[in-house]
Amino acid sequence: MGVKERRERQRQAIRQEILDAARELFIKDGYENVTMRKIAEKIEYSPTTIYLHFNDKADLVHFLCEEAFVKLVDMFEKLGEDLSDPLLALKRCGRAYVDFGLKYPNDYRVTFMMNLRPKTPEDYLRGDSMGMKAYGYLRKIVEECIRQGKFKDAELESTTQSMWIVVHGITSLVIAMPDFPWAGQEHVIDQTIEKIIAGFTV
Amino acid sequence: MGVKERRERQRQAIRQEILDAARELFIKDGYENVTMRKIAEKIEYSPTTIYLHFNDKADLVHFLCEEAFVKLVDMFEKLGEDLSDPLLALKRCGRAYVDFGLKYPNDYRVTFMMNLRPKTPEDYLRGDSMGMKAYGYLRKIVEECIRQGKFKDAELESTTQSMWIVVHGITSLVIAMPDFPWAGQEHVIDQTIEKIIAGFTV
DNA sequence: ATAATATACATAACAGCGTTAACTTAATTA
DNA sequence: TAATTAAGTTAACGCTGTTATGTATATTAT
Repeated sequence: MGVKERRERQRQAIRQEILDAARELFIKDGYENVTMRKIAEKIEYSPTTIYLHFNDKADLVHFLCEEAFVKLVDMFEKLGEDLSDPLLALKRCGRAYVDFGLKYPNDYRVTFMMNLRPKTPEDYLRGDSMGMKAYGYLRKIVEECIRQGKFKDAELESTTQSMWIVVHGITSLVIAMPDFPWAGQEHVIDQTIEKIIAGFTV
Repeated sequence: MGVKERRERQRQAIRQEILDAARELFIKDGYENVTMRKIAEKIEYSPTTIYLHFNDKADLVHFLCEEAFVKLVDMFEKLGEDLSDPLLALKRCGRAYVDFGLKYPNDYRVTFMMNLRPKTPEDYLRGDSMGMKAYGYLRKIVEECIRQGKFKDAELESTTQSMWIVVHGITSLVIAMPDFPWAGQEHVIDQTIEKIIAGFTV
C-alpha cells in the first residue's frame, strides 16, 4: 500500500522542479523579473500548477531565499566554534556576512531590502527564519567579546544590532549601487568593519 | 505675442498638478502602489496625459525623490557652516541623514534601496543628483575632521564612504524592518554613529 | 473669413502580470 | 464496474505600464 508514498514522492519531485526552475530564473533576473508564467514554461507545466505547491509568488521566492541563507548560517556556525579571539571572529563574521550578500544579491534583496510579506515583532522573536538565526550567531560572538572584556560598557543587544547595521549597510549599499566609484571596494568593506569594532573596543 | 508663454504656463501648471497628485499618493502608498491610472484619476485627466510631461513612471517618481532630497541638502548646508567641532558636526550630520530617511521612507527607498533607473559610474561622478550632493557635504565634514587631526591616518574618500555606509545601514534597515525589536531605536541609532566615529578617532 | 497647422488631450488597445474559478482527465479505492 | 479523489489545464478577472491612433480645439497663415 505504498501508493500514497509514491504519490507524495511525485509531488515532491515536481515541487523540486518548480524550485529549481524558479531559482535559476531568480538568481539571473531577480524578483521582479521572475514570473509565474516563465517558471511554468520552463518546467512545461501550466502556471496554475505552481499554486498547488506554493501559496503565491512571495511564498515561493521566500523559500528560495531561506535555502540560500542556510549557507550563511552554516558558515556562521563554523565561525562560532573558535571564540578564542572573539574580535577576530567578529571581523570574520562580518566579512562573511557581506560576502554572502554580494554572492546572492537577489536573495539578500528580498530578505533584507524589500519587506515583502511584512513581519510582526513576534515573527522576529520566534527567530524561525534563517536570517534571524544568523543574527543569533552574530550575537553569540558579540557576547563573547563582552565576556572577555574586549568590549567595555557594551550592552549585548544594542551592540549586536550596531554590528548588524554596519554589515547590512555595506552589503545593501553595494548591491543597490554596484557602479558607485568605491574607494577600493575590498578596502572600504574591511575598513568599515574594523572601525566599528574599534569603536566598541575601549 | 505672449501666447507661447501662456501655453507654457498652462503646461507647467498641469505638470505641477501631476507632481502634487503623484507625491501625495507616493508618500502614502510607496512606489509599487502608485499607478499612472490612480494619478490620472486624481487630477481628472487620462493616464496618457502624464506621458506628455514625463518619460515614464520611474522618471516621474525620480523627480519626486529629488525634490525631497533637496531638503536633506539644505539641512546639510546649514550643518556644514560651523565646523569648529567637526566631530560633533559629523555626528549631527549622520543623525540628520537618518532622520531624513525615516521621515521620507518611500523617497529613500527609491533613491538608495531600489536601483530603479540604474546609474553608470559617470552619473555618480557628475554628482548632479541631490543624493550625491549630500554625499559631497558629508565628505566636506570628514575632510575637516582629517584636517584638524581628529582622524589620524584616515583617507578622505574611503572614510566618507564608511560613514555613509553606516548611516545608510541604519536608515535602510529600519525602513525595511520597522517592526524589528530594536534595543531602543533612538539609542541604537546614536550609538552606531558614535561608535563608527570613535573607531576613526585614534 | 477661411484654410492649414500645431497642440492637447482622449480612446482603445497591446502585452504582460498574479491569481482564482471552473472544468477535464486520469488514477485509486470501494 | 462505479464512486471518489487528486492533478493539471483552460479561461478568465482585474490589474499594470505603455503606445498607436484618433479627435477636437486653438493658433497661425492665407
